[in-house]
Amino acid sequence: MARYRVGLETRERILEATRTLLAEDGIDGVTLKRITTVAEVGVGSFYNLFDSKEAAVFEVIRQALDAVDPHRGSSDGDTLAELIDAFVSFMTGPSPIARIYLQLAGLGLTDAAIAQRVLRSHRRRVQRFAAACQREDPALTDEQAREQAQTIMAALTGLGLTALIDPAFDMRAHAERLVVGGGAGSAPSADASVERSE
Amino acid sequence: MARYRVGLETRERILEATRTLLAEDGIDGVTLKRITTVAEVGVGSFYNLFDSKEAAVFEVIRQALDAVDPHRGSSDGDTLAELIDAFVSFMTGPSPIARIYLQLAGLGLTDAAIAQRVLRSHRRRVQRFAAACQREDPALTDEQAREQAQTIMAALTGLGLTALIDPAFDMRAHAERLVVGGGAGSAPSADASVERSE
DNA sequence: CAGAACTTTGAGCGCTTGCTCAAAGTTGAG
DNA sequence: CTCAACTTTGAGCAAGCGCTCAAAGTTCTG
Repeated sequence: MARYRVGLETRERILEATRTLLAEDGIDGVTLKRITTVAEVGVGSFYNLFDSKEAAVFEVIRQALDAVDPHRGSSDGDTLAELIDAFVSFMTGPSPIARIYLQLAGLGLTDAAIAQRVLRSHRRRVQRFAAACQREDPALTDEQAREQAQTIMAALTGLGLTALIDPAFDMRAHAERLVVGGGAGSAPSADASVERSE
Repeated sequence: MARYRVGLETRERILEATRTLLAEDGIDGVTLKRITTVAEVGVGSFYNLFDSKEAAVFEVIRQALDAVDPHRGSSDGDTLAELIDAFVSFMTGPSPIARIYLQLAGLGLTDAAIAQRVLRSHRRRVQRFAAACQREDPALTDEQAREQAQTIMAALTGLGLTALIDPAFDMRAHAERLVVGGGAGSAPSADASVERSE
């Protein structure tokens, strides 16, 4: 839609503005007026570059979902610890994308289309985590690894949500505790819940 | 505001309609028009009973937050397992309230007022979990118990979110795995992540 | 049964929303 | 330099929003 240099730049300014507003004020806070004001662009220009407001928002969201799973395919040899560390960094880092991602998950609770997008991204990540689990313990069946990964991912998502709502929450510390005991060891021995060191 | 019997009944119908719409379509889906249509009430009647649309929504939300922590004060002797079981039941049960609660948490990411309400409720629950942790292991310091409870709560929230988005997700099974290994044993022994049975 | 207190009603107000469109301006290949 | 292709612009539209208000109806006390 944009073919001249200026057009591409304007497009970027609009996406940047949309991204900022999405992270700051949530999806409800994103209005055409605000986008065009922040991007310093006329309403008409916006519609020259995007089919609708939704199109711009979805473009930002698509980028956000991709960002959760950055180098897919390339570095497949990550350890579980590295994957978790990367996820924690993503959640607690300065980028506004994590906020968008989590809010999106919340909206997925009542919007099937959004749920589908979020789930696709989520499952892709679960698969990478499962692979890492199996790399650390080759004895695990595919199913076991997948379930383990699911638990870790879900829990990490919850930790991220808590961390972004409560600034005092130290996500990294909690994530470490989570995995040392729970994620890796799916031991069905009930004793584990009684015996504890320290 | 409502003092006659009919008025109180109307008020209940409105809250019920608001609750349903909130759970089905999320906060964005709740419009005055829809509330009054579903409740079979004129717009004017609504404003005779509530100061604003927001007031009705907040009333439902307040009830939702209370529902997460049902019998506070009364039965303080719950075991950790019981508390977790209750939370899982709340999340996976038929009530629409869990959906509202989680969506609210998502919206708390960009709305300070909502965040405050959610956090207050969350912390109250963490406190009960911490007490249960300490009951099971009196050796734990207050701080240790609180951190352990925080991890469990955050993880459970994440599991609940995943379960509500993905119907195929078995929250109870994952919650059990989570706690057997991770929640109770904050063992810093790295070995735990290597040793696993089955 | 009188009548004050409470409830119900929906047309319509003011405002915001996403979006259109015709006219004017800018870009860059030939 | 030419000129078609692309970009910019904001007034204004239709639709939807939360909400008001005066008139009519209902409830329940004394």
